[in-house]
Amino acid sequence: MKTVLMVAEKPSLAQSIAKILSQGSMSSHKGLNGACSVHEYTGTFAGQPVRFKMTSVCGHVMTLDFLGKYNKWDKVDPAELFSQAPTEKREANPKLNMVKFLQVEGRGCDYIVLWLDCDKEGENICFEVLDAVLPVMNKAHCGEKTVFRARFSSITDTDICNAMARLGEPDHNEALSVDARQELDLRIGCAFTRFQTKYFQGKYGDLDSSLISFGPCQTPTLGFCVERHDKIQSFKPEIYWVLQAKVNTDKDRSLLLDWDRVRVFDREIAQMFLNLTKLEKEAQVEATSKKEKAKQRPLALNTVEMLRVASSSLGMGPQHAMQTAERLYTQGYISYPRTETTHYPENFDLKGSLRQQANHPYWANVVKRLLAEGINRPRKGHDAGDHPPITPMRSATEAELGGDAWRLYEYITRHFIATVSHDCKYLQSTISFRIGPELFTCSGRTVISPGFTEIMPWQSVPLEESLPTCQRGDTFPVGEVKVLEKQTSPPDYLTEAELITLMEKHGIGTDASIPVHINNICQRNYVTVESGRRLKPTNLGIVLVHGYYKIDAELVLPTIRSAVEKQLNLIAQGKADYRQVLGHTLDVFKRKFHYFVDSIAGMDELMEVSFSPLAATGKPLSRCGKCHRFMKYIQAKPSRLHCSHCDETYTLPQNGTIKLYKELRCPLDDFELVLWSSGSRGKSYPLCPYCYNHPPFRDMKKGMGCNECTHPSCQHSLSLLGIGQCVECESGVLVLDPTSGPKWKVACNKCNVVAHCFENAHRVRVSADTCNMCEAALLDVDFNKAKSPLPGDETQHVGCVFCDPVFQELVELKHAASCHPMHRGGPGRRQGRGRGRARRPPGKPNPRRPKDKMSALAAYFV
DNA sequence: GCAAGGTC
Repeated sequence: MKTVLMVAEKPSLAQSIAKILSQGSMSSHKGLNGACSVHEYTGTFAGQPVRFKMTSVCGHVMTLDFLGKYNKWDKVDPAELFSQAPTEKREANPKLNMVKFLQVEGRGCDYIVLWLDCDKEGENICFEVLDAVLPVMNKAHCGEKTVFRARFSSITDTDICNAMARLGEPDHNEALSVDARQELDLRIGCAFTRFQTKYFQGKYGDLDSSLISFGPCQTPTLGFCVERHDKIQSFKPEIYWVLQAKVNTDKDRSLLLDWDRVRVFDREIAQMFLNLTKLEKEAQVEATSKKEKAKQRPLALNTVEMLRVASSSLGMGPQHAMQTAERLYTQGYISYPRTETTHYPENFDLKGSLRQQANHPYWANVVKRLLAEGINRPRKGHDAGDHPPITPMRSATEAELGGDAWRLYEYITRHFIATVSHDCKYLQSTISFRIGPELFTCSGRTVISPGFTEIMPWQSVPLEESLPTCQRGDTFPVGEVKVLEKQTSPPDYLTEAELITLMEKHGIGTDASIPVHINNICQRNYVTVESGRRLKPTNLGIVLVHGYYKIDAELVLPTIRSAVEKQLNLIAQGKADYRQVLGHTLDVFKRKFHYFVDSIAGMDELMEVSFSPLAATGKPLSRCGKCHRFMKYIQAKPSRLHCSHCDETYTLPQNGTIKLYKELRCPLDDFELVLWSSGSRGKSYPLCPYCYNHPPFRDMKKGMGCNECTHPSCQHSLSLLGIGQCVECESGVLVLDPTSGPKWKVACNKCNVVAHCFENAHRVRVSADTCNMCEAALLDVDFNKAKSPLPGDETQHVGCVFCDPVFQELVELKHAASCHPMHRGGPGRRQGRGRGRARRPPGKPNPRRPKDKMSALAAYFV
């Protein structure tokens, strides 16, 4: 029997589609990467019985990057990134082993059906899948077609079955347009980012951003925030005057009237109108009207709207909201949360979804009534052909979900119920009055039927006192007429919700990437999130955008993306040649880049106002080995040392504190050593600022401290302080931290393993002798008489931390407290290995016998 | 160390 391989874009879709096509009779198992599943069933294909294997990828299989040597910032001129620097496709997520997985599943298959999302990215992934799978599939017989594309616009039985019945071919042009986009984004983004970062970081010491990035989406996003800032700055308040009148409708009731002219900007004119009205005793009713109006129930929920509400009403940032939604989705509480669609599919079981909520403690009443009286047909929304709108999939309580997950779920559910509720109907009554020659109006709203606002009470029409019943010609005594002086007020900073709307409107990013771009400009310290989730640009953000405006406004305008996208669409439609468009667009941006580099002084003038030059920043810390003057320690990210005399900058390890290390010097270059520490619960090591940037030995790399230095005789080096191979990681060596006493530590120089040992010992040294059993270096430990934990009043002991029974009682293995990404996973990652004493049960062999010190060192540098 | 786009 022949086999048909079918591939969807994500695991959830593979499952849904397989369920539909197999009518529920499939068998499933996890693939080798643990992320994707394979669903198998039998059926017919091209008129023959076949075995179907439905699986998926996880988004893009491949990603584009420069060849390794072009990723060295110091060695490559960013201008080379436009054409010379070659790119290569790499696996997007090496941990997923997607190519291998596809090949294992695809080996020996006869046909392939591509079920990737029906957009350009999906078309591109089709070819990524084919590149991986075609070489291992069975060869076609004499020109038989083996590659098919399924095109579907929703995940419904009819749509999926129709797609299966009318298979087509993948569209190469659409895929090519994505290849072009990837290459453009990479080359342009990286060239500008590297140039800006190097240029400004080499000049200013208080930029407080380790990366000054540029991108066709993030830069216009920042541009919106700064545009609002500029409006606020240039705002000039204007004084205006308003006539306000009160009429008495009853003994003790009065009505406030709005002036039909709204306001005037001339005090004398306002005074004139006041004079014309203030002596009038009566207000005459000119007209009354009553109109029934409706407030529409919401459209079905899509991602962008969910993010807007999460930000503006729930106070949750887009990134956080998306993570929360994804968790709710994988736990089965809501449907797939990434969709542009606001229209329910025709066969969507609205009543079924509603019934699930019929016993919910918070909204059972509303739901039961809707079910009994009949639901309202949802409004016609937009069908983007991706996924159904976001809806609850089962009932959940506050106690079950808790916190933000509950708040988001509650919103999604209330929104869903609202979409099948009735519109809110209210009566708008207006009374028009004449006082002297001037007209005034008073209007009020009374609810006829609350409709959906019952489930979304924050949308409800506010309760107002009802207007008096009256008719044309009636008069009321005038209570008071006065002039109010007011001022126009500036707009406020852009809210996140407004920014999302602007991005959506200008096509900046996609539903999935909008949160990422907003997060980016926060992380790069271009904007800060203020109360009410308003985005306030920082000095850096403002200077960047003003600089672009000065040099080349197109770099920051939202049109930068849409203009390129127009070109890309020509490729997708087969109207333009991929190579030509790519070459032409790169050429345009290359020119822009060179012009930008030549004009950078224009942006620099703005930088100078806000930031201080390197030489004027930081405080003196340690001496330069070349001129023996003090270098200044610049704490702002990226933290570094700067010698203003030699005009040299030395980068330092990040995310920790830097102190002078007892004025000790490196024997190689005479620079004073500094001590890096990640905090009291973490680890610390000395480093030479020069060696850290210019590795002294061939077997060392940039960014190594003394605990990784192979100097044969320096007292701070790995050679003298190293003990033996790390108990957890492959390549690390445990090194004594000579500064850690009296709570002594031995820490791995690669991973975050730390052994706390010999508390209160007053001296710990690494001996030249090694252990007979494991060949690790012995430690020579001295205790004070009063505090010695050693048996029999001893104060000194020499032994092996791994094998010596006396020491094993005094050593405790831990993980350094650290937020560094390298150390993610931390404690508890490995069962039975992470915490507790570094002690093996008696009689059992050491599971990872430490190698002798020199072979550990040798292995370390391979 | 960089972009933006998929998704886990």
